[in-house]
Amino acid sequence: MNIGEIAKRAGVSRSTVSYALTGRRPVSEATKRRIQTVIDELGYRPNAAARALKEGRTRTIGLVIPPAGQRLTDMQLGFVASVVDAAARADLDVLLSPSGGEHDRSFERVVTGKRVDGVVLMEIRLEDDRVSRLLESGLPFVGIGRTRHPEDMSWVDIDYETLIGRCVHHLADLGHRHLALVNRNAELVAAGYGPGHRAQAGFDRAIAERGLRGVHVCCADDAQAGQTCLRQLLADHPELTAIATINEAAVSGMYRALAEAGLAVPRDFSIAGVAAQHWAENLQPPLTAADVPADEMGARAVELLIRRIADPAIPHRHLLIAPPISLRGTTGPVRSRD
Amino acid sequence: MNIGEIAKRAGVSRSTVSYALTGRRPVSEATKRRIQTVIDELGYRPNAAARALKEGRTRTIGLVIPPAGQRLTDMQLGFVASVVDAAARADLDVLLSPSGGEHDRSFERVVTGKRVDGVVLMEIRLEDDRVSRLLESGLPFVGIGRTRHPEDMSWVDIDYETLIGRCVHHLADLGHRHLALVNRNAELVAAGYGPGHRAQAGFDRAIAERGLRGVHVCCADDAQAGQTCLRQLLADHPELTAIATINEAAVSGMYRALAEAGLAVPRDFSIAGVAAQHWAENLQPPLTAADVPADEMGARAVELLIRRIADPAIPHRHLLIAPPISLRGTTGPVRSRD
DNA sequence: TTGTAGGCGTTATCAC
DNA sequence: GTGATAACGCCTACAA
Repeated sequence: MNIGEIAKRAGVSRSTVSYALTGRRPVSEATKRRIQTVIDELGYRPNAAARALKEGRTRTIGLVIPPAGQRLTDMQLGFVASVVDAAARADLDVLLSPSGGEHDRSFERVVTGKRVDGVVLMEIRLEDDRVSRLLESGLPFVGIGRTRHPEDMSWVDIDYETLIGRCVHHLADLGHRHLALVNRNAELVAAGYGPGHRAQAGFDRAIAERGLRGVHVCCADDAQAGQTCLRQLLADHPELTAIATINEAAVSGMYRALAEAGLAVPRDFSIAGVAAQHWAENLQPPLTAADVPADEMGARAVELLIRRIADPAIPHRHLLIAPPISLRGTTGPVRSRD
Repeated sequence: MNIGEIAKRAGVSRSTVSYALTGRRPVSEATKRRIQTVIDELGYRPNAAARALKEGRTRTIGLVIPPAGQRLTDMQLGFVASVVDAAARADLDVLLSPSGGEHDRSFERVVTGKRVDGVVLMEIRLEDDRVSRLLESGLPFVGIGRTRHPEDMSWVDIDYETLIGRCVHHLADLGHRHLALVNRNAELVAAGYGPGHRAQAGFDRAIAERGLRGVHVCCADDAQAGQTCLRQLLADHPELTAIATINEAAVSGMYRALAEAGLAVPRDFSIAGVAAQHWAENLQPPLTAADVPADEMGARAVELLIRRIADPAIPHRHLLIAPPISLRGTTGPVRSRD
């Protein structure tokens, strides 16, 4: 079923059908109605490929996510959901590309095959090949996250440095002197994962500013690892009284390790972090954390991207988000242990 | 950058470039090399829209997921990941469509705009408009899940009826006489969500077969709700000693309610269910459950879809999966309480 | 082994 | 207010 067939049956030309649909030129009410009747009858829809070919745009955006093998954190899932949602509201389709490995055909197709009008890129590293590829391709894109030198791209990001700094200050205010930062998994951090490095920087700076003692440690992104990790940490550093973390998936394991060690939260030990709101609230006990507004970030990223697609020449926009810390009761005044 | 430009610079005709790329006709080594050089130089890639228009296929599949607003369970996320992964392995792109509401433009676009060669449909209801739409559209599709009368579609599904039946028998074997089924959220079940109804049927049948007493209850899909729900359940039915569930997201809350009531698992109370393996393992304590092989199911669905796209006339295939129950220690012999 | 030409379904330019 | 027609970029008979 194509536009020619509709035109024939409605007794008009193809262009008239086209204009009746797009409204880009006046068409008389009578013919418009006649055309619509035929369309409804035959269930005609414009062919997306033909339209894309002619118009030079696909009404589709690409969403580049971490490879499917490694499972998404709740926060990442939140980004995906909100991007898809925001795109749907703007009548844009979303093409998913799991990418990150080297030999990445999916990513190449998306970037290079004119399959999408623009790209939202997740899980950006400090040095990121995909960013370079996108920059040289000229395809509009927006990062959820940013590289080390992010001036020449548009992005939305969480200010992990500031937020972890705030966590440290908050804990310091409560009298804690020996803190640990529990980071994301070691491979990610070693690969230059921005949030990992920035959280570390924020931690170190705040620790120095307040004259505290701090250690950092990487931890795989699941509860099991959180348990093992904190067990080890408590053994190695019995003087610890508080933790700051960006590893939401590991927190419930940390709780278990603390319970195991006979430490009550927040009476004997405090935890604060950065996490998706939904996740922080659903932990037991609910985690005192800076609630990352994943919904808003995804929507903003899509918004920025749409503008950029409309006019690739506009200056880049940067949105650094530092939500306030929601106190939920996992932090309290220090209490000496013996 | 189009094929004509490449042809011009390589000093050959467009068709030669095309044939050099597709290999559908012999091209001399020399010209092939010359063409490749130009291509590498200019970074040429065939325009996907033009190719789709000419070939009548898009090399893209649609993945219809529950609307983004409601958050995905771990199991659903597993399906998405495995579908995307399997598609990428077959060099297929995935177009995501959040759908389920009525006024669903995204779904309509996918089904009707020739944007995809086929569709994987998730979260199918017993009566499902989307299935009817797809059937009448003639677009190849495969369900992860199935309708009430699923003979005329291809699908991969979990045999909730059998699995929950097995859970009940397992619990009965351990001496439990009073069981409850904790289902997914009430709206979903009321809307005819297949797994919910089939789990209930399996529960009722097994209960009857073993001459037990059983109640069922719906519960929203989060830990908080699980806690409230079980608290209520224990109050209303103090004689309960075990639970079977398909609501993985609520289990950790159920644990909390049990602890609250001074009931130890599995000493005083048993729980068994159906859940994503990753989720069951990460609960504390790890849940005795039929481990849903989400990876395999997504891969199978894509496999079926690819075959169906290649030849829409082949008979439908149905894959009903009933993984064994992994004993992880949340079920034990009944112990009378007083 | 290579070139020429037509058409996939749309939109847009030109003419009436 | 409407119709014919030329692109968009690719693939593939058909010719040479």
